[in-house]
Amino acid sequence: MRFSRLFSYTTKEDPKDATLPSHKYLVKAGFIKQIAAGIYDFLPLGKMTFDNIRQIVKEEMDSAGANEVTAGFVTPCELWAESGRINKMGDEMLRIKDRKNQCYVLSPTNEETFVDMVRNRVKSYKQLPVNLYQINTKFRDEARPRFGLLRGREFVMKDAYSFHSDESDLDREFNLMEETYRKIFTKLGLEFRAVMADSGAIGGTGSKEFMVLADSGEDTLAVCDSCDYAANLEVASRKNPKKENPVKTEEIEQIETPNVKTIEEVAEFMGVDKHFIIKAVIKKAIFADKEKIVVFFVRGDDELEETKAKNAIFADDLVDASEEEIKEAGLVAGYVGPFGLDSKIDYIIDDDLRGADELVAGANIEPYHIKGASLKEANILGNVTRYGDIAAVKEGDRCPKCGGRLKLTKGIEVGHIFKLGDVYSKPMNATFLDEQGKAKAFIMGCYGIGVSRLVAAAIEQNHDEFGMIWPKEIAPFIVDIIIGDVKKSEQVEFAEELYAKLQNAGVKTLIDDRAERFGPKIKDFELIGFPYAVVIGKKLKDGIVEIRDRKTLEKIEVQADEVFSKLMEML
RNA sequence: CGGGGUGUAGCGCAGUUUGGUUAGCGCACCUGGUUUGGGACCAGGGGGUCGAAGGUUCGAGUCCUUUCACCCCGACCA
Repeated sequence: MRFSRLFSYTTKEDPKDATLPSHKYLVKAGFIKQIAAGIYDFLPLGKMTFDNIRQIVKEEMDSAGANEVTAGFVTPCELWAESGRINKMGDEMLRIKDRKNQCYVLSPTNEETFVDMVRNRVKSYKQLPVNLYQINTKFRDEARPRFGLLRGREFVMKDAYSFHSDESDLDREFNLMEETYRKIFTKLGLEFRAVMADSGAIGGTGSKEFMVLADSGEDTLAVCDSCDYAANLEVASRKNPKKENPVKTEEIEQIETPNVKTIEEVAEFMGVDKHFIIKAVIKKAIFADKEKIVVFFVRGDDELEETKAKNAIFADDLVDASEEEIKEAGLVAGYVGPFGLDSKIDYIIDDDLRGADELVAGANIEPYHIKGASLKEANILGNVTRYGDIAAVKEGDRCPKCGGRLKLTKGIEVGHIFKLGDVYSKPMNATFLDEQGKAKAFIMGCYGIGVSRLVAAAIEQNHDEFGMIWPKEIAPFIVDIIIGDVKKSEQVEFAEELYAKLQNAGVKTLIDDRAERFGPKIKDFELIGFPYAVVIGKKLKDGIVEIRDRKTLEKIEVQADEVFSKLMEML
């Protein structure tokens, strides 16, 4: 491609709306253009990069035996009523009406579509397994789209759906997909982790997320420094050794603590480490058929992990309880503790507090706290002691698998694989005949990759102050031939010759033949981040040209007649 | 959804407080010339429903009302 013919416009100034590097550079380098909140046009360079990623995803899915299809982007509401998600998913699903006033949904995901595609076609266990996928547009009407391509409303996802006769075959496919995903992200040249994850709104049992490691990631991961344990903070657990409280109390005391409510205030007032104080986090749990106030008790130096807490009580959602609701439930804000708590109040104590003693907690009476309390005996709370893993893992906590140190790191979710079981096939009445000739709902798995998100994720992981640095596998062009002065015919001739040679060798090459000076050309090279540039400039008359490595910013002078072979070596 | 902010040329902005001829600047763009290894210089030039609608006024980018769009923070720790 000739730069002079490339529909590409870079700007000198940063776009004002972009905060993250990927967003800033994608706009500045003319890869994308925003057309509405969370909706972007892909310009040629963006499209090329996207297509390169798409191609790698496709190749690996195909070689894993999956079949590519394309489902309609606009789907009838009835399909979503069948699975019950039309009510569950709420405003994220953008609904539209056609001229006949029929209700349609812009697909936010496609489980229903694929169940419908397979049911009544696959009739026997002999036809299983089946794995279908598409690389297609999705629309989720996010409350607050942001970060450019990382959290758009319209995006492209590779979504695959597999159908099996039993759980063990699903397990096999799930492992195959995990392996396939590892190949894909490795091929893309990205540093990533596969982590245990929450199943979220899609439902189902086992699930793993694939995270591209980057500081700007929205997800936090707990990764063990000495084994392969890795989990999203939403499900991460730990196994910390017990610590002794150096402060000993003869017997349980109730201490007057006026205006001492926060953990910091209590720690200071009592002269005790926050670790030995029980913190009460009061939430309103929302279930399909009811709402109720629930108290979560964690150590004072821990934080409640809401997703874990929500899962521990099987709630649909957890929201903050208002002061009024807290009072109504009979709780004394600032003085809530597990000891002497009204028996009608639901509560859960974090696992880390099991068997702990010498604890400080609210006395459930204003203005008192108790000191020297123990959770050693089960009956101290009456006969019901409910424990659960509800605290957020902290940096330095011990790995539940090997006892190693857990580190927290940020990641961008670019893939997610689920075991769905029959949560969609059953309500949608999608069955096959098993070996006994009995109708059975398909056992399903589903597997997603955020293809357009990967464009941005790759940049978040690979950039510097000058611009993007593309991994070779997905760069729009591998080599950028910069002609120093297009008025010098010997430079142009040499460049054209090299361009032809590289193209014949199958190297994606851009020739910067624009009538620009050297400055803008090299700046564009650095901004767009092609892996290599060949500068053909004034030293050509001495038989020398220069190769630039975008990643290292290294300049290598080479003999002009050796530049082609040198490049072929480097690529 | 709650809170805050911003809409003026393709991009980045000034002008709005205190209403007053033809609405400015930088970048980008066009023409000519000089330049040519790190976003050149000189001269000339083109480009605007001032987000939209309504209102006040002799007069509105500026004041009032309504509305739309976009951005940021939050929707986590009693």
